[in-house]
Amino acid sequence: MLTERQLLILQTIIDNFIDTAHPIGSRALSKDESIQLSSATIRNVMADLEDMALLEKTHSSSGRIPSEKGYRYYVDHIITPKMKQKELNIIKHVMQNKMVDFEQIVQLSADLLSQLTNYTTVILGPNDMDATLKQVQLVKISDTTAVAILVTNTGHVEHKSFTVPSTISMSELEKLMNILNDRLQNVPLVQLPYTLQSEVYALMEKHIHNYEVMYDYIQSVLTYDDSTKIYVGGQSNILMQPEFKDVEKIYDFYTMLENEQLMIDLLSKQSEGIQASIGNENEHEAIKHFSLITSSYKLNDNQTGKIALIGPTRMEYRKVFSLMQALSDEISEIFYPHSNE
Amino acid sequence: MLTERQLLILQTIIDNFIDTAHPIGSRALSKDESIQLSSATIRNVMADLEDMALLEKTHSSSGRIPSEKGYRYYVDHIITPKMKQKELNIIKHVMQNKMVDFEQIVQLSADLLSQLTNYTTVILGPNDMDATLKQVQLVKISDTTAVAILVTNTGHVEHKSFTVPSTISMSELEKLMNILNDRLQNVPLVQLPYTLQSEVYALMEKHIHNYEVMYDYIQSVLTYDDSTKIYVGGQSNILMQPEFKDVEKIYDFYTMLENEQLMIDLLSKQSEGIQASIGNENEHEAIKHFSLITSSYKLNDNQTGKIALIGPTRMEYRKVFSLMQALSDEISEIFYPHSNE
DNA sequence: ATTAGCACTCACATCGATCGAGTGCTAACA
DNA sequence: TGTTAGCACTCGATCGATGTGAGTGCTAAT
Repeated sequence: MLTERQLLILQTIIDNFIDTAHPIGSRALSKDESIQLSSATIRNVMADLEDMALLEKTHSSSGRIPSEKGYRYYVDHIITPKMKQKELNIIKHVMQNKMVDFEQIVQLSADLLSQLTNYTTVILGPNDMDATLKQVQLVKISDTTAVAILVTNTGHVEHKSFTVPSTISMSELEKLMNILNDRLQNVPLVQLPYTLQSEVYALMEKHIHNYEVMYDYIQSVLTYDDSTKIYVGGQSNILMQPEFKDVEKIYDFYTMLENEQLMIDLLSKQSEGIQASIGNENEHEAIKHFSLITSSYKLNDNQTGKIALIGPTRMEYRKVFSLMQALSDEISEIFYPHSNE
Repeated sequence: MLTERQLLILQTIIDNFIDTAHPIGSRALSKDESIQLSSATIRNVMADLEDMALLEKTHSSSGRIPSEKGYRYYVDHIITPKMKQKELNIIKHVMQNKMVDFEQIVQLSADLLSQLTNYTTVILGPNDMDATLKQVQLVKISDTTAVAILVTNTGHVEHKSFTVPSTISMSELEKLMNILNDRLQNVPLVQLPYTLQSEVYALMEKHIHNYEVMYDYIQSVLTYDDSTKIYVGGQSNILMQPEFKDVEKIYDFYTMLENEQLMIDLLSKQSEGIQASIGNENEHEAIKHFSLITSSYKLNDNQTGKIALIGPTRMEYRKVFSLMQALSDEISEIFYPHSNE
């Protein structure tokens, strides 16, 4: 357990360092009005904090910077969410423009959050695993191509085009569609291939002319590839952070961001609620030099998505926490009103 | 008109500079086996070329680098497409994996092209201006929300969710859908709002209960917002180029890329066929320090899209031209077979 | 017309000196 | 015993001097 004094100095150092990105020295601290101690005393405290691995030096005679453990302590024990009314108002105001389109809202949120923080925002769309099929629509576009459209009970629309043998007639396609709708409605997406085989195959055999070919097509269309989508906002904003002054870091960062699968993995693994993973606490190699803050939003009882902010470990945790909380609430409120009352 | 000798030297300088990114001096050139001249003679030729504004110096005693005008001359008069069989094979091979989904193909192409060149690829989806409506589908998701799905004759699927007054019954929605399909089929997307008013409004008034509210909703759903989509590939690749060694340039570059509207403008304005805009030849301020190479692909008789490559003005024009040609052909071939035979 | 020779330019790298912010330690002090 | 003043020391950053090398333009000889 830390003493009051240690706590005060640790907090002040971290606050200052987050602000300036420069190591903090004892002399500078002694001038802080909230600390009425000589620089020598402060040095002693600093040495103690360094022994506890909460602070570090960049070289033997430099000022102190927080270690990752220091940030962790800061996040867990020190900070209290500091709501800046002004920014909250911006969020409320922007989100109030009634929009209904999910993609639009999410993209706007990503851009907004990024703009308010100067970090990069990544939003993970809802995972539709529990969604069930509401309707199938088959539309013939030309002699040889057709589009299959799946609508889920969550309002999500998925579509795939496929080639259709010219021997299949329009009416046959319609017949097929009826069978599918009849048998597959309310079936969870993940179960579609199985139900297709157990319930639909026999029917197709009976009623559809070219059933073998068609079955193959339909099966591939209905095989739900995990289509969780990712929305990125403010990729360039983060370049303003001084830690991105050399190209290598930038390269690493963008390579990571481009790896969609990695990002999906990363975000889905985080538990719900606001959570911070600082530097090496992160599992994946690529993100070990950054901090990842995630929060979650709710679309309905089954569907949740994630909002994430990626930035340097020297991050304005205080501000970020409150902003993300506000934004997640706002998004949830739009799609799933009054859930958190 | 340039003399043979001037041509040779100009070409060699540009080729070398594209390769190394370092200014080229007369001594280095005199050692090139294809140039049998002393360095002094070469210096004279260089001075001439500089007078013609085809070459530049970075400082008074530096070697020469191509000016933008020099690149333009190089592109227009010197280079002949140099097909590297190996890379062409890669393209053919990758594109052969039969995929049908447009988005997938396009994204893959963008990544591929970027990987082969180390520049950033931007692909503009087809502009659907001439597309006509094939089918409308209204699906009720919950008490208060519904999804409208539009399918075009080109196989493009667009969907929007909207709130529906709880007073509207399921059957009413179906009635409405039938009216819409009856009256709007084969109407060009851009004309939808007009046809809606002239043909559908009266019918709705007659047959639909809450026609006023519904008309507003339907109108907003059918108002086609230019949804031309953009696919970006290899954002991080370009960081390998030595001209991106300072953060400011990187920042400018990514800010430009993030501005989707700008990119759409930029690409749509380019005429069809392969085309290069070098540095200041570009209209928009943001891209004046880069070169933009565009090519076009064909989805059908009416729909074309654009492929673009953005990189430093020092770009491997030769390689890029042939690769882009090959890739556009390949994409066109997938969607619109045998059009260019 | 071409080339050798030469004086000159300028970016770039290296080196040393200096500066200053910072530390740890010790001894004096309340 | 906890706090502070003082001091020697460390190390990054900055600056100027200096040398080097790749390059040029010009002139005179071939």
